[in-house]
Amino acid sequence: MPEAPQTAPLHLATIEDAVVAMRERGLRLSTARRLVLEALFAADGAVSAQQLSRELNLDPTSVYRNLELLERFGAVRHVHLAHGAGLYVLAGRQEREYLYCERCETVTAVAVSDLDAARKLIEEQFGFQARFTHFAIVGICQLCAAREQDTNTPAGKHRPATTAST
Amino acid sequence: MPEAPQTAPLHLATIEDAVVAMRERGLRLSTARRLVLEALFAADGAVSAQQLSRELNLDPTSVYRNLELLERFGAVRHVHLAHGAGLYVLAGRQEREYLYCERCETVTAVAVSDLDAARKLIEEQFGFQARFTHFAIVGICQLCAAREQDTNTPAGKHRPATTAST
DNA sequence: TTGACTGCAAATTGTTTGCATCATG
DNA sequence: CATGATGCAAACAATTTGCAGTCAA
Repeated sequence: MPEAPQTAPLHLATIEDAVVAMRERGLRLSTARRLVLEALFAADGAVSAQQLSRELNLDPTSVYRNLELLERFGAVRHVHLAHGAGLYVLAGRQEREYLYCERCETVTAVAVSDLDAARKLIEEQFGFQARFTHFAIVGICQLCAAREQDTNTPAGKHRPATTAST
Repeated sequence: MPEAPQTAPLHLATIEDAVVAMRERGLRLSTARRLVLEALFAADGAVSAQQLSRELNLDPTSVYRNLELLERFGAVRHVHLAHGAGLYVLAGRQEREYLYCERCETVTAVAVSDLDAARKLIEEQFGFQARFTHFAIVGICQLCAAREQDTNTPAGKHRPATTAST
């Protein structure tokens, strides 16, 4: 994943849109490409290239190449929640940013606009426009924080719940 | 780098401190270990295991093992600025968080306390305690933002300046 | 029919593990 | 002189590249 310097998001609502977008650039909507896109449309949350490769029975190479191409013109983005593989999501409408709890590994997806206040603050302080779409915000969730208050609640994870719901 | 669920930082000010810290845990301060620590003390900024391995002429394995051990009891942390290798820094006094510009790749290290306002806001909104020490905050720096305002300033990087100065 | 796209093999980068040997406390 | 720490080789995961064959516009 070569650093993808943020392209304007291109919202593909349907496969049709994709066909058009492809044609416009002299590209094809091959079977593999279509499968990847359909899987992304269907996915509830962000998925790794390997997952797609397995589920769709495609060579990882092909999946990576398609994701990269789609990402290049802004139809797809990828996030890193923690260590391990990058996860891919469709871009466009309803972009998400992620809060990752380093204790229980829970991922909370929040609307980009929900972080605008924090973003604005950072911009005022540093003149820096933060984007939390590439790296998740790592930290400690409410439940784990509470758990750590209690001196009497020992180690062990509270049920590591939700995974990023797009 | 197994996800390192944030240990309380242990501030080692000198090699002496390290000797003590090691002894306390029945560990040794071997030559390799001492070299890694000295390099971290000397480093102006965050460094990768590979860099250390090369500069100190140590096997990468040994460097990784030492960094991991030091990280395990909070004397060292690692950050991911973008893609690529993790970068290691001494923990303790003067912890930093990083702003990474995805346009010009400039890294700005800021005091952890400088992000407390943003952190507080996020905590109020989501009950989530953010820590920007593991993943950098990715976004667009002031200069690049300005450049992109100008429709007349075309592609090309303004000088990709500073690297994380601890 | 032609060039975009595929799968396969192989390379790359960052990191970890196993193991016999070495050296520090 | 015991065992923690080393280097080396090899495995590992995630990803990329090269290449010859394949298929969609």
